[in-house]
Amino acid sequence: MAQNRHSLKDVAKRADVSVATVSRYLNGFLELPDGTRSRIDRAVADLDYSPNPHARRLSLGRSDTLALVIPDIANPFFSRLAAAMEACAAERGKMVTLHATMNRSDREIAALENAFHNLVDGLIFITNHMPPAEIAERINRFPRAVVLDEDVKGARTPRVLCDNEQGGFLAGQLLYEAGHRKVAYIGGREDLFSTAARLEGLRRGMQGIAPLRSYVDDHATASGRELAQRFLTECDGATALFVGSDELTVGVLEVFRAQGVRVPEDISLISFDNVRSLHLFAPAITAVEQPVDSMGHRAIEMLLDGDWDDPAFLETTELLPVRLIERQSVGEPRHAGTNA
Amino acid sequence: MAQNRHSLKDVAKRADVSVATVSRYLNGFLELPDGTRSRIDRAVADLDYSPNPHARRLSLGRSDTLALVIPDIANPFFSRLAAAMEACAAERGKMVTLHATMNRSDREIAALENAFHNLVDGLIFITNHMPPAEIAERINRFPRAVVLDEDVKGARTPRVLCDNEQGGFLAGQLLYEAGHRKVAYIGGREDLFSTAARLEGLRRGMQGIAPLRSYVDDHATASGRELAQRFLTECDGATALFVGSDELTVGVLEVFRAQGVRVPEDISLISFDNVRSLHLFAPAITAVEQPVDSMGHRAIEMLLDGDWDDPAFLETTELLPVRLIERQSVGEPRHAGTNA
DNA sequence: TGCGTTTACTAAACCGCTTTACAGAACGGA
DNA sequence: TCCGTTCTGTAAAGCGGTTTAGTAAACGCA
Repeated sequence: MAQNRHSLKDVAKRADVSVATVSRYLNGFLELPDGTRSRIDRAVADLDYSPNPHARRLSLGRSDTLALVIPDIANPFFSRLAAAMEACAAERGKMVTLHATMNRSDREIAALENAFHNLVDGLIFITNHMPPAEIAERINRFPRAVVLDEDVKGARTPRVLCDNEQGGFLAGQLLYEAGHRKVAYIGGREDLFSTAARLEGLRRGMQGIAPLRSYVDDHATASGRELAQRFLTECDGATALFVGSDELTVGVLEVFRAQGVRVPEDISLISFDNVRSLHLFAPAITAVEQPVDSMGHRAIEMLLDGDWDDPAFLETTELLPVRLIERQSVGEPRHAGTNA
Repeated sequence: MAQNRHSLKDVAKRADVSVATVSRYLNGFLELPDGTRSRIDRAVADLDYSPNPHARRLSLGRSDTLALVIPDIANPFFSRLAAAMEACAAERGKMVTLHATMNRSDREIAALENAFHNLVDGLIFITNHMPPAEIAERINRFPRAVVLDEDVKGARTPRVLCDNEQGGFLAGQLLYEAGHRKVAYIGGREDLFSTAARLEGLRRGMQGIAPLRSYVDDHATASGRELAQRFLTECDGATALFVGSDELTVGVLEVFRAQGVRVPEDISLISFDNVRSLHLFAPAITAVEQPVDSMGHRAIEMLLDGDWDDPAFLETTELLPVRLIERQSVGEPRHAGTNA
């Protein structure tokens, strides 16, 4: 029983002025004497008028909408990121549309196409894999875009990332101090900037000792299972594991549990993200925490408040600090004596 | 370097026909001889034309957009629901906008207001508390709306819910068979339909034995902590706990762990939702699983394919089946002998 | 009184697409 | 040859706002 909406013309007629007057007054571009003003106010109230957003957007050439292109909203890391961004955008009167890509290039392209044709005011792009060059080109067509969480080669946009190198460093340092000398990495593919940075940090934290081996794929739980399987069969020398995301950690722990591998007695483990309830896991999992909320907020703030006329702004990379959350999944290496 | 968009007029001029012809041809309402058709096709390709969505929506009076009003996207239950809905909507060419309310009535009203004024094609409304009558009225103003997960009193819309009664029943049955006779409930407020149904089911499963006591508040982790605290001080007779959501369970487990209460040795526990990685918790938590994905899908399908001219459709309630996932958090009651 | 300046508005173009109503040309049949 | 049909389009009126350019009336002031 809705849709008996009234238009500006109705308001104008009722207030006995022109539509131009009403429009300009309502948008604050016109001061009016009390009489006229109250007539308009009353007409608006009587008719329960609210401007038609389609007409408004057509006329104004903007949409008050931001597009979020994101791998998977069901993944807690991304869902928290999305929550932070939605909250920040809503505060500023912007709507947010969701486009899940499952990290597939074809869906990323479709989502970018869709968002672009919809004339959104801005784009937040998140990917988890190394996308083909076409994607960077499409991102660059947007008047405003911010790349979040993972760098995208060729995208001429500001970036908001966490300090992956520092995260790797903190993990490496903790493991080294606990006596570990042979560690392995399970994480996203090596061509990702985040993976490279984490591995570099890990090595720095380990006093220059490179990880024994890296097992990489995407950040899915299923990949975690698979990589853990390979780790267990191939890499028996390692005493500790640095895992690139909570999603992977879940898969790893499932396999460890199934195979009777104990954490930390047999293998020490550090996760990355700290977005799942790792504190309740058995054992509670030590993790590098990403500043998810501030990453989301900063991305939106840059999108809306950035100085988009300044070419240097497009080169900005904002690196947000990570934190190490120590729990019970790191212990001494199993054969401490034989490892050093 | 974008925004040099071309309009229908440009295409028409280039193909040497009128805009009407182009529009009707592109929308499939006009058959054209090969010559004209190929001229238009070529012009469209040359100019990389795509219709301005604002103009299209203004003219057509629809938005190809669905609004999701949802308590909190960061909560895994809702984020998985949102993911399912986005996927389903994207398949059908609909965009989805996100409106987080944090279960606050004022924000729910604001979100509904916003969505309504934005002329969305449909609304999915999810709440976690008993909203004031005004909210049902606002929902009813939408030409198409579906209420999801929790019934809303007074809303004349189809509903998609999980079978809460059955969930309660399965939990009660399991506890009863394990020997429990005194159980307590921690969950959402008692005025919620879901809570009422779960308690009823619980009682049926317990062969008619009513829960010793219910501790209710909202479904936040913090509430879980608080209610667990109260449970521990007040309710020493109970040997088992049925918890209304994974969020609450997390809070409860935090308190139990801090206080040295063991699960299931001291207290057996069953959660509801099974959206967190409960299988990795210590102990692995038995839970009633909600059919999150199908709930999301069905909600979107009903919104898009429902027979909205049929008044009976508005009375539809779709009840989706739940499943009990048995793990390690249910054992025999502590003083089995003294309890029966 | 006359002139410049506010004040208080308005007419009309425009944003870009859809759609109704209509028209000229070609064609077929009587 | 004339008339009724297709066939192939077009002109123009929306959709509902915003905005530029401009104007009539009132006001201030010399």
